[in-house]
Amino acid sequence: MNLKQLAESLNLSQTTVSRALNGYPEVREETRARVLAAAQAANYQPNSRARRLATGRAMTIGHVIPLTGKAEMVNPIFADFLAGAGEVYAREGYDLLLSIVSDGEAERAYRQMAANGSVDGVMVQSPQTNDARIALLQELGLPFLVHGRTQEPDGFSWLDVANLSAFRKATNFLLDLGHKRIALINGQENLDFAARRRAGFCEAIWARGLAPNPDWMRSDVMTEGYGYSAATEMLAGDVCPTAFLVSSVIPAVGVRRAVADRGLVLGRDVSLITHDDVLSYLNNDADGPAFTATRSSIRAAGRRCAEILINLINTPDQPAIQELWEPELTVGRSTGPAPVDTA
Amino acid sequence: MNLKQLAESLNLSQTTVSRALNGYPEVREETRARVLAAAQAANYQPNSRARRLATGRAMTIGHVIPLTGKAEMVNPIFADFLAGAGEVYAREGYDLLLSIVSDGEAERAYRQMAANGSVDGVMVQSPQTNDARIALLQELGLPFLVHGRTQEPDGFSWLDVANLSAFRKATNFLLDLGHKRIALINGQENLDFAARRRAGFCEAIWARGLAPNPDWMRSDVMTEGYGYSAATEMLAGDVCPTAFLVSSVIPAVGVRRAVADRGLVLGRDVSLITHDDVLSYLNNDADGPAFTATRSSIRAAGRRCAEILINLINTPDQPAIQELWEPELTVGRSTGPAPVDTA
DNA sequence: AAGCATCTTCAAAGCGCTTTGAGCTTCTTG
DNA sequence: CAAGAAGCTCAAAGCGCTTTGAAGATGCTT
Repeated sequence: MNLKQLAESLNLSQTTVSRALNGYPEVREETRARVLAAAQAANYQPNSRARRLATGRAMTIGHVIPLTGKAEMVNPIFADFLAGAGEVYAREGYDLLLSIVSDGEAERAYRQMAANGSVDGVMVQSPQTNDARIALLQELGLPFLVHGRTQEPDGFSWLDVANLSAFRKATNFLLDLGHKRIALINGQENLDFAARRRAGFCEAIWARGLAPNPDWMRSDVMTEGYGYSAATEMLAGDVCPTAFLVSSVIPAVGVRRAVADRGLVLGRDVSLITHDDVLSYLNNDADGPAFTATRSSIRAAGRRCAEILINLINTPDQPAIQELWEPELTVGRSTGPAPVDTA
Repeated sequence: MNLKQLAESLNLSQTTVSRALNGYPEVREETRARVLAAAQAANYQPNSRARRLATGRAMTIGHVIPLTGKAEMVNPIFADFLAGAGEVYAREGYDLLLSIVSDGEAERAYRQMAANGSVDGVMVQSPQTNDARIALLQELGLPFLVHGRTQEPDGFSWLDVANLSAFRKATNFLLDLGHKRIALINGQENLDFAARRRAGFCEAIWARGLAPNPDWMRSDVMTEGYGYSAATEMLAGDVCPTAFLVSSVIPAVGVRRAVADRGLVLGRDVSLITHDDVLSYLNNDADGPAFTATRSSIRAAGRRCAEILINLINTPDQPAIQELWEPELTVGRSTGPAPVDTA
């Protein structure tokens, strides 16, 4: 059933039927009701391909996910973000085009999207400190929103979590508990959030006249195994950390395993604070927050990012929208006073 | 730059340019070269909206992800599957339309996709024992491929892992090690794969003249916390399991935590076999396989599923394609002989 | 009753591509 | 050398929708 047939069956023109369906005012209410009823009965849905051609809008938002050998971005964190954004897209009538590309193909993917008009805008995730995608998208004139920031976060729209202050707060929390030997298990340093978190961590330590130990600062793809091996190595030293600050619940699980393997007890022998993205599949609340954590729901961020991006698409030429979310520090069972120094 | 302009700049008709670009034979090679060069120079990309309308093909494959409150399917397992499928889609020129819907809206989403022609086919994941989506998609006439099976897996195409035999094998492996008290930490029972795994587990136990203990058979959404609490409860009993068979690495991590919490050692006091989907983010191989596992890469499955679905789209009216993958049992450090019975 | 708004409705022109059917060349072949 | 085949190229007709510009009804005013 297409518009033409529907119009014929109603003895109306396509124009009128189209207008009735799309809520235009110049249609008598009685006619509109008749049209709506017939459309309903025939289960008529406008052909989206035709509609997109006619309107010039793709009603689609692109997410380009580069798959590098190591830092595969299709990870649980990413999935939760998608879920949040997808919710809003569905509500607003947008489709979500997921483009999974091998590393180095991302630029081509964006150029293609811009040239063939398959999307109205794109969402950029996990920006690097200095991310080439931003200049590219500006050049292409494709509306975009960055989840995260870059070192020079001016002139484009983004939504980010206050990584620096969150990690400064968390570090201070540990310092206040008497910890002096604190390790940082961070994400990859080329990613902006990791750089900011490290900055917050170092700032807090320096502010107490201490110095961070370079051996206890790691950065890598945030897997469980990474957390495990990093913590295992550190805990094997003569002098070892009494507290860990970890960038995600996933490596935090690994750190917890390493601690347990060594026969130590979390919250007593070793403290741990993690950043908690409130992942649906690795939740931290089974029975009261297990980990002390700086929390900020990545899913909520996905929802909000989608809203902003759609706004950007609908209203071009507006000033950049920038939103900074302050995570809260929730105290769980993974932190406690520093053990008496035996080193 | 559109086709018309490109054709004008070459003093050729749109027809010829279109044919040259799309590799039709009735174009002189010299002309084709000229067209290709000009298209390249102008960075011409055919407008995908127009092309889709003209060809009647969406060049898009839909994945509908229902978000139930509890069993959110946007999980790490799902993400890896997507990554595999996305790889193939990109290679074959297909877009991936991800539709995230709240529970109960899935049917509407499929109906809409079928009616508005936004996809050429859909991928169905995590089928239930008796999944309504299959009849629906057959009714809608939308090509689809199921990753997994149903109880009555005839008349439609699917790719599945041999869940029953894998879990029978794993159970036998434990029984051969002398374990008699084996727990099953399974996924939700309404999902077909969980039912089959349980069948394999029970079969193996009955075959030795034993009986599975209902208290030690759990099924739920496969989170880390679920694995942890299920194992914790079981290990708190007077008589408790000496071995666990777990349906995914995610709850297996939780079981491992519960075991450690109790001061027990995996592979010595308690054995554990998990099904390992070879998730990129929870890999089991950091330093030799940590868990003994039945393994089958979900990412490879995603790739293959995409290939089959595209084949189905390109060649309708062919008999159903069904593929069964046999997982391998890899022995890790999480299994060992049953401890001497003290109960 | 003519004149003028105000509603309604419509025919037709796109949107940018693919594809059909035909025409024009050039090459073979008897 | 005429006639048919083969090779190129083209104009035009869709694909199914939205939107423009115009026209037909209707109702109100004077």
